[in-house]
Amino acid sequence: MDRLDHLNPPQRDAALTLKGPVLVLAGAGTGKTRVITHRMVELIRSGVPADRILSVTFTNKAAGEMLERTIHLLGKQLKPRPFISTFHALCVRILRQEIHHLGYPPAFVIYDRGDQESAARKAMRDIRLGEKSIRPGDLLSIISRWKMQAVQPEEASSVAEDDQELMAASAYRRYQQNLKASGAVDFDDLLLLTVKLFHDFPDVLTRWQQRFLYVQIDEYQDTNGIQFSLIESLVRPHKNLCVVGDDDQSIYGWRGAEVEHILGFHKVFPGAKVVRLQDNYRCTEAILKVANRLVKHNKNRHDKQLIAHKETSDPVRMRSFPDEQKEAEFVAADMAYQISELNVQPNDMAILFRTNEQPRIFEQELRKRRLPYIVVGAQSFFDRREIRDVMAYLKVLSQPDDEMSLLRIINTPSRGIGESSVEKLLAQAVRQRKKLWEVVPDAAASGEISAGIANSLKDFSGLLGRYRERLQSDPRKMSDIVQGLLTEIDYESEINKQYKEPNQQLARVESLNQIMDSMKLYIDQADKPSLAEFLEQSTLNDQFSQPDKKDEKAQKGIKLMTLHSAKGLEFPHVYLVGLEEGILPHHRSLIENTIDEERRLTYVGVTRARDYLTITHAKTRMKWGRKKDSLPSRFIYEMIGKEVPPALLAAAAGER
DNA sequence: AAGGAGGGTTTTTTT
DNA sequence: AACCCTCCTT
Repeated sequence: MDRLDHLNPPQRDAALTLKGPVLVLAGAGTGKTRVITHRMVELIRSGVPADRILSVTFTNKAAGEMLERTIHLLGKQLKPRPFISTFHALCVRILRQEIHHLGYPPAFVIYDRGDQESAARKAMRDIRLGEKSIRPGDLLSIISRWKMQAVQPEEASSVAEDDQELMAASAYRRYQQNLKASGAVDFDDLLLLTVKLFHDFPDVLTRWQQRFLYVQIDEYQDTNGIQFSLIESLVRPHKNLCVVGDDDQSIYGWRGAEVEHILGFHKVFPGAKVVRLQDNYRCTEAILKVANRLVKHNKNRHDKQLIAHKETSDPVRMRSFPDEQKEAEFVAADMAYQISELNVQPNDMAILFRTNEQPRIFEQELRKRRLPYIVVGAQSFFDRREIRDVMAYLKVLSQPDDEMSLLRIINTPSRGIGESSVEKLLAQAVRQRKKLWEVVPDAAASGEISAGIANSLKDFSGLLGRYRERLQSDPRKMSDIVQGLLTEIDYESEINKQYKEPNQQLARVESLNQIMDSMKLYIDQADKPSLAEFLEQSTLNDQFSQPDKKDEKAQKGIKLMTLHSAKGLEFPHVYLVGLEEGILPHHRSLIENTIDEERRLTYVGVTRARDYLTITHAKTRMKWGRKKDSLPSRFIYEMIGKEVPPALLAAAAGER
């Protein structure tokens, strides 16, 4: 039992309760993840084959770290390994093996956010109700909400509550058909289809129930309905389930996370053992005090008494600035000081913010001072046009049926296949219920498209076929082959045409190199590399944003991230910036009445700090090119224990 | 078919 | 300010 020595008694208790349902309700910084890790170690030591153990984490990064730590604690390499992954990666694993039951090809591609948007656009074509139509973004969030509630496309129109949802329902049906025809699934499908699979094919479910005899879930407070039902069905026979979470850190309500899952755990799993952890080993007393004072303002919560175990050091700093420029200058200057005078590692510092438009100005200031930084949060990278293009090429190579991606690249770089020709082919294909490629000969013969265009199409299809073949026969050379393809189509000229400035051109080519690097990295670490798996990892992992190079230099930098992506992390120095009404709490939360979740989000931010916390706000801020007044966040008042001025609340309410 | 100008719109948060 | 869409010119 020696290895359990550095767990406190409640942690040990939870980690040692191997049978039956266990709920670990714990505050921030109390070692929740550690409980799961030790529990796995105990299971393995007691003779449970490691591959019969499943642990679900919130990010792939967390999964990797947990696996590493488990191996470290066991002090030996593991022959079978425990299955540690996110819900999504778990579902991919199951679906690769089982999805044929649902009529999808095992080589399905996964659509990311951008792909989903194109798919939504396509699905909505000529769906309207009178004058009204839906924006793709709105459609996607409605579809996503339905999927989270396990609403199948056929049922959608019966649950639709207004005109917009009625339109969305028919778009949903079409959207889903399109995806299926393209051999594609979106993020939500990964969960939805797995649940459907388990529901419709009991023998498949039985097989997976037998595969995982012990299940752990981290960050349980952010589990949504469909994830819950997935886990519930997996553990139904044995109920060996240990979940760990903190209702005060529930920040994904907008994605269907329901605090009820954690608060009502004992109802679904009667006799569940409940363990509370309240010894905080992360934060200083000053930081914890601020956090506690803040979160006390939430009504619906388990009242927890978090006990600090660190000596008090510096008080929490609160700073106010005339505008966001000054705010960023201060943070950068302070960080430079910490690094040069106090010998703080850049790695140990983080800037946390609410929205993705905020980091830009901090990046500028950090760059001016030549401080190393890393912006965590993949979005922007995958949004770049050149990345989307290359990924579309890869997807089409991997899954020839993926017409969404095909349409993106069919004329990129331009090969004379214009919009109207594509339109004609598409219309023809829909009419005959065929693939786009299949109608080309007919369309050429009937003169619907010109001979020249038919020729271009033939060349293009030949090109894809050639590279597809090469990739299949020699996947280890994948990066060379893809590089060859990019050279052959002369994508670089496309970039140079697209962007006039040499700097831009260089940067764009550089991001292509990043893809190639990451592909090489993937090939090196994969047992049996395949393009499909590479695509899967890059959509699921966001590994481009943090190149996974084991050598430090890539990782050594100040971290810039949203509060949402900071979840589960900790830093000695935290700068929580932009604490202003309208940002944090975000003005959307005033409309949607989700202030409590904004407060929890702030709580998460505060409790990321181990030793030093700086909270800043600006009094004015540019918005849509115009300067606007900005009031200090109500949360600042709550944290320092002052009453929020009624005038501030009134102003914020009027603002929306 | 392709490129550019002008005008309208936009902003939460992410696996 | 940044992005997307539409329309206009070549």
